[in-house]
Amino acid sequence: TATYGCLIYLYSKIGRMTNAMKVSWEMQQYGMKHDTKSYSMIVDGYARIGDAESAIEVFKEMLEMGLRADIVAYNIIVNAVCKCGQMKRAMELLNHIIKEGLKPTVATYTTLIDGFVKAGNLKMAMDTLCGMKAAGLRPKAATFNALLNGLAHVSQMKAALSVMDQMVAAGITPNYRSYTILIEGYARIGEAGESFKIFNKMLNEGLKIDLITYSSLLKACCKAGRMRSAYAVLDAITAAGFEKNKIVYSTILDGWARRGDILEAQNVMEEMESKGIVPDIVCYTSFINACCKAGDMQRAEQVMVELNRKNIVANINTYTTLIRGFVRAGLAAKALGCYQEIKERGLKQD
RNA sequence: UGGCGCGAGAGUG
Repeated sequence: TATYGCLIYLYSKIGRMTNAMKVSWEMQQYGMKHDTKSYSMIVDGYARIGDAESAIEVFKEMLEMGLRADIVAYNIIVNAVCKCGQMKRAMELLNHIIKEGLKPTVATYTTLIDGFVKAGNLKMAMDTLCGMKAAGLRPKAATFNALLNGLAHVSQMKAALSVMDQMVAAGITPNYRSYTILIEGYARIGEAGESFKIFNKMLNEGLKIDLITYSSLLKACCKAGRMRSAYAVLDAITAAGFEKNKIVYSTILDGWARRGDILEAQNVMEEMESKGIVPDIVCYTSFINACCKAGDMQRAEQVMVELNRKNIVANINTYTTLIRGFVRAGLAAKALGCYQEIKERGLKQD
């Protein structure tokens, strides 16, 4: 069962649920039964691809087979429910877990805190942290990181720093993700200097630095229009042995786009394609933004044609970018045309 | 090492 479990684990982790279910079926053909762990992995796999209904279905099947859900299985379900923003349901699950005589773990509470953060309810996130302490559990770095992330995403860097102080006061050492969150937070408000300070601190303390840390630092440069520094970060990425991925290219593309530099943006597009990275709608929207900022609306329209040819679907952000461009260029009729297209295609904000 | 929780990309404001 453990051997099949490994396979199910691997497929579930990457969201290949068809394959995972095939292994599950085969395993049962050979007379082996699922246990709580193998079921949990499948439940988690469905949750990862956003299919909460299937996740819950498999969870129920597990109970029907006479297996008892343990705390990890419940945590997976709580996470699935949180990811859909159903926080009320998530809290009901917490009560249910306790009623079943199971003890929620740090992961349970961290999942809930992250859920509240993503739902934009920082107050409940804080309350949940208190609730967890009241239950006698010690928060871990991940717990505080969820909160830090919430504050960073609403640009409350003062509050984020104070949470980090609380964290240290509680005897929890911030990890490289904690710092990465702060780097990203300062990046979004254009304070590249602060981002670099934190990055240097990470270097001094010998903390792990991964591609996400670098790309957050890159974002800091690009949002602040410091493209020279941005290219220095790109060099550092390569020097550290990382391959630049689509997000890295997309970030640099955004940097040139907000400066209206079509030529440089095009260079980036060509470079990524030469590396076998296929630009997606986010990249193209940035490129269109570059055209808009440069006032070259003809070029922007050409890109839209190219999107069509490549079967890449423009989304609401793409159209909003275009509309802004047309309005700035004084082409009101074109802007209205885009607006019509949005309506016809039934596009809405996400 | 068979299962769970936290971090990076586009438009408007």
